[in-house]
Amino acid sequence: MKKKTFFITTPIYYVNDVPHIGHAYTTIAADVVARYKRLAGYDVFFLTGTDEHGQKVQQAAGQSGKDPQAHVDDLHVRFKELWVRFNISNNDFIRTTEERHKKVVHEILQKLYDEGEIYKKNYEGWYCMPDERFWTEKDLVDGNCPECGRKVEKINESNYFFKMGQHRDWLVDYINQNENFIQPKSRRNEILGFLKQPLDDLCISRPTERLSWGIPLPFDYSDYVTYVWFDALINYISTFGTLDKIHACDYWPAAHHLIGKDILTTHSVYWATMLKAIGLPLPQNIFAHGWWTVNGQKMSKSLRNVVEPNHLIDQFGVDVIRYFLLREVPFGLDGDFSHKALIGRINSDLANNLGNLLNRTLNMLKKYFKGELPKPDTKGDEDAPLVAKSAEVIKEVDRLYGELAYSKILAKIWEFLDAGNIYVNDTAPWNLAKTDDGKKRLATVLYNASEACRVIAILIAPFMPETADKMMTQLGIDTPIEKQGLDSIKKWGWIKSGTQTHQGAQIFPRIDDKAAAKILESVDIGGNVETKADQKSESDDKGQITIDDFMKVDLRTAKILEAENVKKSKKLIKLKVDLGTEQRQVLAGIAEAYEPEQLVGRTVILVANLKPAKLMGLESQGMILAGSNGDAIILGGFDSDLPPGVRVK
RNA sequence: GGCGGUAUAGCUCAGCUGGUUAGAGCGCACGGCUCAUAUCCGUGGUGUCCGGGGUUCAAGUCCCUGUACCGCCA
Repeated sequence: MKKKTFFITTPIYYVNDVPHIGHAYTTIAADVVARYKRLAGYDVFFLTGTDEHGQKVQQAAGQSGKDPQAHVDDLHVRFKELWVRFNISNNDFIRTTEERHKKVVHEILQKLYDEGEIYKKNYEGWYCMPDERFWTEKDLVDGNCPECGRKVEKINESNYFFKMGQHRDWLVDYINQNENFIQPKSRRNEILGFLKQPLDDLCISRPTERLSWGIPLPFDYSDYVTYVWFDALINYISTFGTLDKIHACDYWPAAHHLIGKDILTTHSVYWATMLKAIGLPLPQNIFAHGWWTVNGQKMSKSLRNVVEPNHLIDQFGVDVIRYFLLREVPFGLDGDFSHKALIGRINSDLANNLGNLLNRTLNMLKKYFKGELPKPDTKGDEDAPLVAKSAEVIKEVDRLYGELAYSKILAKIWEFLDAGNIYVNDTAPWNLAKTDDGKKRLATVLYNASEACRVIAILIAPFMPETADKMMTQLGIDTPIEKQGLDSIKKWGWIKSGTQTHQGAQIFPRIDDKAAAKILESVDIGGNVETKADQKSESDDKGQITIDDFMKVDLRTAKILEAENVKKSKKLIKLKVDLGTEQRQVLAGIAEAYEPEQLVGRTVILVANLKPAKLMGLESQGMILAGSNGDAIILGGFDSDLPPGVRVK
């Protein structure tokens, strides 16, 4: 009999991005389900990869004087290597610059063109180069890109369009009829809201003169390349080869596309209509998960709070991070990453509950049976509830996987863990060991405790594969976990008496207060926010602040690159400043005291970690320090020149 | 500006179609055990369930309204 198939994907990540905790989150989430389904006997296909075309790649390559292909060949490895470190079990890693992908994109474009689903028309609009997006006149804010605030160019050109608009009605019906197509529900509602307006056709080409780093259109080869999204989305099927092969393969439609909430529209509207036009079924589920903040703040380079996955692995270990990300926050909601919360999880969930149950069990086996797993003997009242709890948890966990409710799955597994600890507590093996009758009962108790540990190891294996293996080793089980399979825990008593167990190192040592304090000290500004906030300063009531309070404010030198008055505003000047590592747009209320021309070239002090705010429709990413005396406003500065990006204290 | 969401213990949240003394985890306090990583087990408190009005025999749960925050669209 043919196995049931299961296809799950992550987005293909933009190759220019530096991999961060968000990328890791999606990928680990997909990996956990993939591993679970394999354990459950499915034929799983798990796909991830990199998106390698587009303007930004072309530019970045140009800046480093490299050929774009060489550039992406170098960069994509950062993702590939990180996934190896995270024990990601993907079956394929697709790159949009690979021939096999381009071939399918061509096949699809040609098919749609031949069928009249793609047409050419003249188009006039405002184009934001960096964002690679067109805007209409009314979209613009102060004549600039509404998304990034940068200049747009008026462009009049011919382009190819995919007839997306005609698909609106059935798509709305489809979403209404398939409750689980888009999850979570709140996101589904947003898409339905979005689809209440007319749906435009989708511009799927870019003239080669403006952008050459893309897949040429098969029917207009020299003049146009394919719009990056149209190219990228096809990765989900190009992994299987030609259209014929895709139709014939058992994996499509995908069970889940896991994505970040920022790319929901492209998946649920662009991709869905593309598939319809191609004649392929839609994925069963598109799940948009939330974002991670760090200590309550958005991750950003300037805050120096970008959580670097490699560093976290070095510091805490792969499984700890895998566990934390999926346990801490319900999938679909935004979450907050902090070292404090992480340490809390390590100590309470992993060290105290999980590690300790295994350790106390093995230790007693060693002490009372020389490490050899005894044959169960006398039964007792405590046994049945433990076995029943195991069955309940296994069943519930399976149901929750269907909802991708990772944090609930882990909470459920931990219920069984608690049951294990309670079982040991109630049976009190250390007392049983004192009498001959007790020893008979003791055999049963330790047998059951060991089987409980094995059940737990299997259940956590998708989340913490290395830990599960370590547990098996300590339990003296050679059979690989995949071979034991999910079925092996559906009936109690798989583990064999006579097995020689090996108590080894603690799988999760506690991080004691001293070590925790050290870790929290070592994290940057972001980290300090949390630790110091907890220590109420004694001088609060005098209106004074501590040095730590002050250090929360990230003051930086910034060099003004451009300055111009904001239309319709008497006070505001729009500045473009250089922070050394990046450029920011900042609005300053100094127009009454300074002319824009006076400002360019000056070095000023910027509050770099101020939450961005919109003023007169423009985003201000920071605040310039200045003093005022009546009408006079004087900018703060320095005696002599400092380079941009220097911390001011 | 339009649409939608959220506001519940110190913290993070659960409370389905309205129905006995409002729950979980973490933290905190106390007690028990001692196999174990000062771990585990048990007990416990506090909640104007955002404010105001209404429907109902009965509302955290439904309706209206106000406030705050968030999301999507414009």
